[in-house]
Amino acid sequence: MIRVMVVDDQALVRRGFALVLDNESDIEVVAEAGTGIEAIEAAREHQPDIILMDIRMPEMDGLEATAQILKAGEAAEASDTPCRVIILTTFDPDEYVFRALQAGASGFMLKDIPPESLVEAVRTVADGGAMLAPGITRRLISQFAQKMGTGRNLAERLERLTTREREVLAAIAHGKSNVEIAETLFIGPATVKTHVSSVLSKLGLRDRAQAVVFAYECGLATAGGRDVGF
Amino acid sequence: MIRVMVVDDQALVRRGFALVLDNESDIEVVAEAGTGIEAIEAAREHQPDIILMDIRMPEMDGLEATAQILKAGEAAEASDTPCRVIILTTFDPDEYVFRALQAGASGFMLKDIPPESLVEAVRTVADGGAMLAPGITRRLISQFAQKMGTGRNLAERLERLTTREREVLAAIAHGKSNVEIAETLFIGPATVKTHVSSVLSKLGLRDRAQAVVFAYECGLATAGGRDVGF
DNA sequence: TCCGGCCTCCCCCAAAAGGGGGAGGCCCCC
DNA sequence: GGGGGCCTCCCCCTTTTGGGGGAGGCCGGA
Repeated sequence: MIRVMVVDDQALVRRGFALVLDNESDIEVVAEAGTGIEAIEAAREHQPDIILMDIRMPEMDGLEATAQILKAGEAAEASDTPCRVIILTTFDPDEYVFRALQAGASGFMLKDIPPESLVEAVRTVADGGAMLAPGITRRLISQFAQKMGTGRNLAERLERLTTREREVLAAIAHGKSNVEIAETLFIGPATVKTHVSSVLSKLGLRDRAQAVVFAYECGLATAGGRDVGF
Repeated sequence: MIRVMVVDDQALVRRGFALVLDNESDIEVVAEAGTGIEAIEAAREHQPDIILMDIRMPEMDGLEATAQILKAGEAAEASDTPCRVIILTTFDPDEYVFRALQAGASGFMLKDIPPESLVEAVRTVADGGAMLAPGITRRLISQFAQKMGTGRNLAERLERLTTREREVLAAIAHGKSNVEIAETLFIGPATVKTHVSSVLSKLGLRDRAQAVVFAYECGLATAGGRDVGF
């Protein structure tokens, strides 16, 4: 049995969703809430498996509530609460979807979907999957492909470098100085300078800062992996 | 009427999919192919709206075929061929999904889905949306959130900078030299040096190369947007 | 065998970058 | 009115960087 909580500031909408879901034999609506604050409270109390969350609400919006609920959930560390959130909103998601996914939402659907789709989304997410509105999936894909895909022509330029030069470029992209690169590669600083020079000239770059840009743009370095502790 | 082409090296599988789809009143299977080469040929000839594409095939795999078909489609520039591809595979998608999305696929499903889901996916994609297997959507989301989310603690460090300093940092992240920054910001080179110095000291960085790394890691600069023409 | 690419290191030199300090003007807040 | 923060620019200095050579050793292909 999938335990669901419905969060929406409009009681009518809330009841509508609840009725649709309760009509399914494997789904049970165990709680409702009308604000983000109430949602946090109710989530703690009823421990639902799935939360259907509206965004626009008084007191605290659904994104903030989502972030707090999921943070509390993982803090509890209990395996009994892999509570997952599906954002359900009326509005154009463009400005929200990013924050929602960052907050940890497992779904993002528009309220204009047919009831069966809502039920399907609940089951899918309860099953460990994720479900986005088709248009959102498309945008996510295109952003993903773009972000990872730029490397095409640039990666070709990369191939003009020798192995050693690529290693040096990677080190540069870590923010290392020539001396540090020399130490990590077990070669002399003069050698590093030679490699750096050929990297720059082969790639048509002017200085190591541009080399760092290049490394990120072509995918040799990727944001998200680095400890910027230096 | 949605015109579909089914590509799979196993004739039996192909026929199965075709029967399921042809059973729907709004879907028509107009072509089949058993290899990537055949698929490219058949796509040109029959101009389907949707292609269901297997990955593992002799002669040319489905990913390569997808890339070529979509490239040909956009080269044709004709608005009559917004041909979209749904990848349908048996195997663990982990190693393929990335290439598939880069190739331009609008969907990525596993063959173990129920027939209704296949039909739904075809309709969704034909309608301009995208559909991924739930697990894949989840992974895509987590990668997305991770990539964009690193900025949290680093973005706080960013807030210690003044407006001007952030502008300078952004310019550094474009690979500009101090003189170039001075020109784009309409200030003197000496002033730029001052700003650069305070940026570095405030962020605990050593040189502009590390500043570029920081900018990418905290999201001030993002891969994919830059022309690395310098 | 010899040539060419690669890796290693050296020299010198000019330019850029980074650090330190000082200074004037501006604006906002106490 | 007097700080204090910010933006602007100046000075001098050291370090790093990048460019231009040259050179020896290694290895694989012509």
